[in-house]
Amino acid sequence: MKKSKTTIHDIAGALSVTSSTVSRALNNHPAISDDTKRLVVDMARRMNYKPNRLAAALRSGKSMNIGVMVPMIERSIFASIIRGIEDEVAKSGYGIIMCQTYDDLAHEKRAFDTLFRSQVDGIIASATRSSGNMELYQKVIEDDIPLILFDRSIDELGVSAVVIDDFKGGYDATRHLIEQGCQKIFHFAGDQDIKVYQERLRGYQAALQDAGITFDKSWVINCPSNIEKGRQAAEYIMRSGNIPDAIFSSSDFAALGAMQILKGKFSIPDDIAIVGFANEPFTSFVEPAMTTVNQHGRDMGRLAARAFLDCIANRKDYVSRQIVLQPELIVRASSKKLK
Amino acid sequence: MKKSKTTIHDIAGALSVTSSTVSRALNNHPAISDDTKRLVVDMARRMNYKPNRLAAALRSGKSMNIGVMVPMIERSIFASIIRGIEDEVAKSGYGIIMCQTYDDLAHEKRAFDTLFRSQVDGIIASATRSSGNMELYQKVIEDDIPLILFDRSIDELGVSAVVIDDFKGGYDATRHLIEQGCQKIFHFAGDQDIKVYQERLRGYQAALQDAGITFDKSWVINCPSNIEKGRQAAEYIMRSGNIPDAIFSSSDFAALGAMQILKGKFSIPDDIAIVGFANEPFTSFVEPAMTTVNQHGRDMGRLAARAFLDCIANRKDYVSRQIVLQPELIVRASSKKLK
DNA sequence: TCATATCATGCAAACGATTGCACGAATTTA
DNA sequence: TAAATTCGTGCAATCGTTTGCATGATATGA
Repeated sequence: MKKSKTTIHDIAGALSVTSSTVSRALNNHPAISDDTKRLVVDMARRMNYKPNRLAAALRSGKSMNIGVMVPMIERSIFASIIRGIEDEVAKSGYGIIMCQTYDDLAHEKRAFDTLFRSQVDGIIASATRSSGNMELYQKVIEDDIPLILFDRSIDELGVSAVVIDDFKGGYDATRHLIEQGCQKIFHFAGDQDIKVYQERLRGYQAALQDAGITFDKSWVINCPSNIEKGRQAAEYIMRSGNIPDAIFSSSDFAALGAMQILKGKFSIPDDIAIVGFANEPFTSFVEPAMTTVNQHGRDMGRLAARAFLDCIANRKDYVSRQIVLQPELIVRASSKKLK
Repeated sequence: MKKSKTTIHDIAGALSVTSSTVSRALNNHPAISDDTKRLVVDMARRMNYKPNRLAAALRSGKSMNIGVMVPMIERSIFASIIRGIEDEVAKSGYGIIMCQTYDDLAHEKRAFDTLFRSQVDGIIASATRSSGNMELYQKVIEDDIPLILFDRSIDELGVSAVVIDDFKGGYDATRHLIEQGCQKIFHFAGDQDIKVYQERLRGYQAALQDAGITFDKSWVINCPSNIEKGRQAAEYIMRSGNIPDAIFSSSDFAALGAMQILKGKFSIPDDIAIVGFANEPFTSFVEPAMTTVNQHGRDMGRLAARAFLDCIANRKDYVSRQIVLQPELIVRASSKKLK
């Protein structure tokens, strides 16, 4: 009972048939009679048979595992996406191998390596920065293994992607602030190497323009997505004396940091309204509760997984597609001016 | 250049040697001359050779993948642990396959299945509830695949585990509240099927007892680890009219929920001091900042991974061990009575 | 100089499943 | 009733590596 893993040959022996028959029976192959199938399945259970995926994978060329790469799992949006992928993939028989890139090229490279070596049947990934890693993705494509991108896509690759309309997200958020009566709206811009942040910035600018607000360069502050940087940005603003009546941050974390600092001197939202981006869980319970943009992570994951499944199903004539989800502005206290 | 994956045979052909030689050269086998090794490695690179792990795994019986099971990745403690495991495992050549159990038996079962089928060389897991899943873990042990538990261990299994001293965590937290002058300290107890919560409760009780505070059953309120349940618990308290001067919650989430409700009627910490557990990131920026207990997730992950590596290295005479980490009380505003 | 040890490599059998092809038996068609 | 189908299985090759054993070529020692 120790290590004697039972194989299909053992089953075959016990039943006086061939391993071919056992294999086919187990895989519900049409050419096997129902009686035989029953027998085999039964015996398999009785012998506590566990298929060896490796062998099957080696022979069939399909590992039945799919690689999922995200920047980092503790970001709620990515946790949601993974959840969505799991949902969708659950009954397809595929397993998931998760890797984190930590927004870092070296990690990303290693993650790809892990996935390659595991012979995953496909990769669902969110790219890190859009420069420097192109060739990594190129290689995936060259190797002809299905690739689906989500959240952070790379258009040049021409692969299927499911993303949200970051432009609209930025636009709506800014528009909302304008409707609240704000006129001098600053923007915390994220890393401009990353497309989603570019788009949010563009949306912001467009909304200002459409409202006839002349846009000042000093209004855009570069600010990575973390609390500390948000604080620093806010301190910078206070020092500069150039005070806005609203801030639209491309990230909840930065928005939070700013809010912490600004709360000391200003009333939020009355002096300064704040809107974040991503709908991190904490946005609902900080004070004041933060207006933000929901990205529908779970749906994104589901759709990405479905795209992958589709791609696998119609390998030959699969044509890649872009799925763009509409973001949803969630208005909370941090941006509601009483006026 | 399409799908013609290069194999060791291709390399062998190009070099007029055998695939055996190539294999050994690539694996740095001592019986191969340095010259040959150089040649082979070179050619491998030139031919863009990517080893097929599946084949290697099948033959050698080692998949070089290790399974990691956590309740859910968005809990910061688990994200940290995973990070720790990745740190430690990085240069060992092992890859990581992550699975989530969502604290649910069905998911847990499926996760095990995925891992088994992927032929992982070992499993590092945090058990869900300690009832009902015993046999799952038994099976792992029977199959003789290395198993390391973390955070939520199952003593009866007798496998290596790295946990924190939850008793001490509970004790210190309660003791701290007592030192702040609190006398009527309630406890939000987590699911008592889970050992860590039992221990926190025990620590709480012991601290009260040691301080000569007579403990009342009504002080312990059952409260799962989420915000909503924390709110409900707080509402229950307010309705009951039986008001404590402090709450030690076995979870940050529940503590947060309670704080949200209680803030309306009471001053925190002056009327009611609050201490949570886990050092979730939000504890540092809610208001008032929440006192909590840090669990050293990253270290926990590192140690668990190291235990696994040890176990693999000395397979025959490996003796399982318990590693108990000391938790660290982080005192913040929510429990500092000015007095 | 011959026997022995050391080196570097080749041979071929695994690992555990999948799968194209062949084949005999049972059934249908003409 | 002979020929043509259909059905259920078996045979054996294959997937890409690893690895125990054999082998021929050097090197070492007496």
